[in-house]
Amino acid sequence: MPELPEAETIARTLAPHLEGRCIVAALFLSERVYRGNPAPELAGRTIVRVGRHGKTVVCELDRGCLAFHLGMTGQLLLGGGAGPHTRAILSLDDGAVRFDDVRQFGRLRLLDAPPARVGPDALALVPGQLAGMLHGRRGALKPLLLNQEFVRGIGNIYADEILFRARLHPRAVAARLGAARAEQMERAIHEVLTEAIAAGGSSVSDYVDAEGRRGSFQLLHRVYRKTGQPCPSCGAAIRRIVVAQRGTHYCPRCQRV
DNA sequence: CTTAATGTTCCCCA
DNA sequence: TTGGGGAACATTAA
Repeated sequence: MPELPEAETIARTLAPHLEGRCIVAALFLSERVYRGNPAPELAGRTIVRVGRHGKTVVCELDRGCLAFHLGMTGQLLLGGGAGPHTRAILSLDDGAVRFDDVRQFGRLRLLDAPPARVGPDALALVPGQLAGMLHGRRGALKPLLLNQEFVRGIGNIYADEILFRARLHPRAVAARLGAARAEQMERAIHEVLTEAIAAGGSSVSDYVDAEGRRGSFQLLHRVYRKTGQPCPSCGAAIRRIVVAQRGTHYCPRCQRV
């Protein structure tokens, strides 16, 4: 569920309810989602700031830092009541948050400091930066966009939407993009992610923000899961292939190798 | 019953 | 060394 726009929307809807609050009690209900025991003592710590790094929702505490990676079906929800898929609950001096995750691909970690950035955040790319990053890259564009050590925050939905916007084929060889096409891709990354955040993310199956509201960017998807439907730009049928083991949707006429 | 699903990681091979 | 394929993880829905 959560790529950068969803993580950003969750962080924004969480922040006003969590920042400045003190953790009264913490409950860890899954040893898959929280690994390691004994469970850390969180009671008494204050949540200073709520933000995001790539796809990870980060709560900075007065001591340490909670990092929530939502996997495929993770949700961070305001309010305490435990449901069948609740994996952790933080009770606060005012209110509560819980981490629900059906498939348990999500992870909750307690770090000493905010996560070290391995690659640049997709929204922090500065103009011209991408061309340099593509230099010498042997592989295809789509696997590269999905590689969080290359850029952080892009997942399967937005990779397809970005490549369509930039009119680039998912299997195009990264190193062979000229500076102009690299800049096209850079613009597409910025535009698609910014528009998706403005729409509150994409609710394609599970995703809801911290208040339980669905996003609306799925209504603006141009190719993702649009197999067989006409390309909004040229009318050709959208095609589905598999790249990097992920369903990949593109327009065979607009996006050439 | 089979397939696919918003993700990551680890092993294997080219 | 780089990178892609495949499997694995766990669960639901079509």
